[in-house]
Amino acid sequence: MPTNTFFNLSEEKKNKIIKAANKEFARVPLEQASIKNIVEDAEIARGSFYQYFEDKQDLFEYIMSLKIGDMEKNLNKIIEQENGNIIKIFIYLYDHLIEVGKIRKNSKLFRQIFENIKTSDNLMLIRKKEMSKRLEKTLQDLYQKNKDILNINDEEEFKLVIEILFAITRRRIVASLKYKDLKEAREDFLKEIKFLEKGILKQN
Amino acid sequence: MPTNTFFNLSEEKKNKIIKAANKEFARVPLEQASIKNIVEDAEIARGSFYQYFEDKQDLFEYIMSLKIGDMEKNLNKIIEQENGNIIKIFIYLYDHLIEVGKIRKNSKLFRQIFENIKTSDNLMLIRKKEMSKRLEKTLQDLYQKNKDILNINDEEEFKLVIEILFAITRRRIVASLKYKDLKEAREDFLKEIKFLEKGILKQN
DNA sequence: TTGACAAATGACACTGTGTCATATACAATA
DNA sequence: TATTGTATATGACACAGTGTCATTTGTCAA
Repeated sequence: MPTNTFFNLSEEKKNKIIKAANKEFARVPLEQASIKNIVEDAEIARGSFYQYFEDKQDLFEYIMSLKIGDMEKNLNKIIEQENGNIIKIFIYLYDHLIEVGKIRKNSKLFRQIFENIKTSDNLMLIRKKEMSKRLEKTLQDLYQKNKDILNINDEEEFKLVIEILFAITRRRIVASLKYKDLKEAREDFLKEIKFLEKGILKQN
Repeated sequence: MPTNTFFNLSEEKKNKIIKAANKEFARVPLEQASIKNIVEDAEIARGSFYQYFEDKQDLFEYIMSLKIGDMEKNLNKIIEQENGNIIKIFIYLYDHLIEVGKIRKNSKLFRQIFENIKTSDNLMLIRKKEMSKRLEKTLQDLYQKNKDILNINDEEEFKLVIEILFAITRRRIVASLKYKDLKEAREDFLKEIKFLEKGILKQN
């Protein structure tokens, strides 16, 4: 977490730092991002950086928390729009992020992050401790709305389903960046979702 | 690729370098691995390292190619053992890797690699260009053996199924490292596989 | 005006990378 | 054996980046 010193800064100065950080984290994966570039771009002294943040990781996590804040706001809108149907939600998410990835200013940051999520990062997304109360509530609501259409026995199994959906969607979003034809990319994504919906085994 | 200079080295010297590299890559993720540690451990001069390899990445890819060579050998054994049934193969793989992860000398290397596979690394596994002829052949054989039990129309769809299976298995292997109870970890893995087999939607 | 506390600064020590001029080893040839 | 050419080995060096710290600057209340 950034220090109080950072939070006490003028909005203008804070924004300048955030903007510089966004730019640098969009340029290269976290490990290659350089504090030097950030402080030069934000026009602060190197020492000041360490007054505000513990290190690069600390700043990165702060930037992420801002993005996640943005996303949570959107999420509720999307849930409502799709009547809580978890599969439709993930398809919407795919379409939305591909769109965002193409159009919005921060598309490169989004791309860096998605491409560089590691297997071990990806795990604990739905583990209790780190989840906000609000998100937990959202999850319970979603469970209620989906338990009758899904082949699941309890909320734990629902979490597993979401994790699979998330893994597939994330992979496919990154994959789509390599496809020449976005339509083809989307069709492959939908095929994978179909497999998960209907099962890969032939019914006898 | 390593230079000829490297390949011309005595087996003893090569092995010393490979061993040192294994040790360092097992210690930390690639980005943090230090050439300094490797050359000190292998007792070669820093300059020599750059005589043999272009950089850290080059050495890493070489080490990986050795491991993958080992794995390919095993793979055919496993395929035979499970009569080519793709789902059983992945379950065997899970069990096998968890075992290996626990017992074998190189378990830490294995763990580092699995935990740090990035979304973008994970993609092109089944893309044609990079695949050896032998692996391509294996894939075709597998398709023949599975097309009647799976809900798929062509080899392309079969690849998608394998990619999903691989994504789930890999995630679950890494996840299992965080579980206290390995049995519980395995059950969650099997549940996810069941979802994929039977589909997550209730049948009407 | 002064003192005390918060914030800013950049020089510095440290760690690590990749390069290069030079030294050494080795083998082929006269 | 001496000579010459080629492959290999070496570590000092230039460069780049991190995190620290003693010092300076700014601010505000008494």
